[in-house]
Amino acid sequence: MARLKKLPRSFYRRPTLTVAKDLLGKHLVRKLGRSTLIGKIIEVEAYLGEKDPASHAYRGLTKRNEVMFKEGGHLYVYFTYGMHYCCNVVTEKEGIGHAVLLRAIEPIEGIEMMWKNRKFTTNLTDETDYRMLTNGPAKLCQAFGIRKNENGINLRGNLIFLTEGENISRSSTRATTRIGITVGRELRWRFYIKRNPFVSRK
DNA sequence: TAGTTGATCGTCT
DNA sequence: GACGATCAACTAA
Repeated sequence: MARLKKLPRSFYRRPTLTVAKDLLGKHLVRKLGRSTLIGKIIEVEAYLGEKDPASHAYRGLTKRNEVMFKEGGHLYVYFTYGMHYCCNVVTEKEGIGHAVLLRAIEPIEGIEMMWKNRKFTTNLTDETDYRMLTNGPAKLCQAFGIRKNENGINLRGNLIFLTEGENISRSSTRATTRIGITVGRELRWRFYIKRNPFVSRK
């Protein structure tokens, strides 16, 4: 049952790039009404606050990014493009605006509910490309029912938390440049599990 | 397979 | 007033 153990506070209070790599393979657990949704983290991106021109926290504390400056182990949810939410795991100690964006997840439990949350109207068949469920940051937020309400949630609580999941060796992961940003393009702060079909892009 | 675009609104300039 | 840590639908080839 060790795999079900919640990650300790100390896990999040380490250097952000280390936490980002270690997040791969961990399980994201979301309690939603009577359902429990679980997914394995496949792909992440690190955003290093003041050191990182692409980070929301690059220019310091604002009302929007205040959760990023909390103590490691909180959830930072932001709204973008007028219609999408993305969620981040806050790292480091209080006062440091670092976070790790969750970009892709492999569904493990509660898959029916995830399809419902994604508002899929068409019938699911054997032909359905099941990867579209959670292979992007806004998709996984929608599937897990994470929205503005969940911004600032403590990951040591019982609503949303992370568990040990699977051990992923460093040799089976890969570091590349981040997706969808214009500044800080050259930094290789995106990490994913090699050969996993849920990786959002090549 | 690659490239383009519309949707839609909170946040910061 | 402009734009974005996105997605899905569409077009062209």
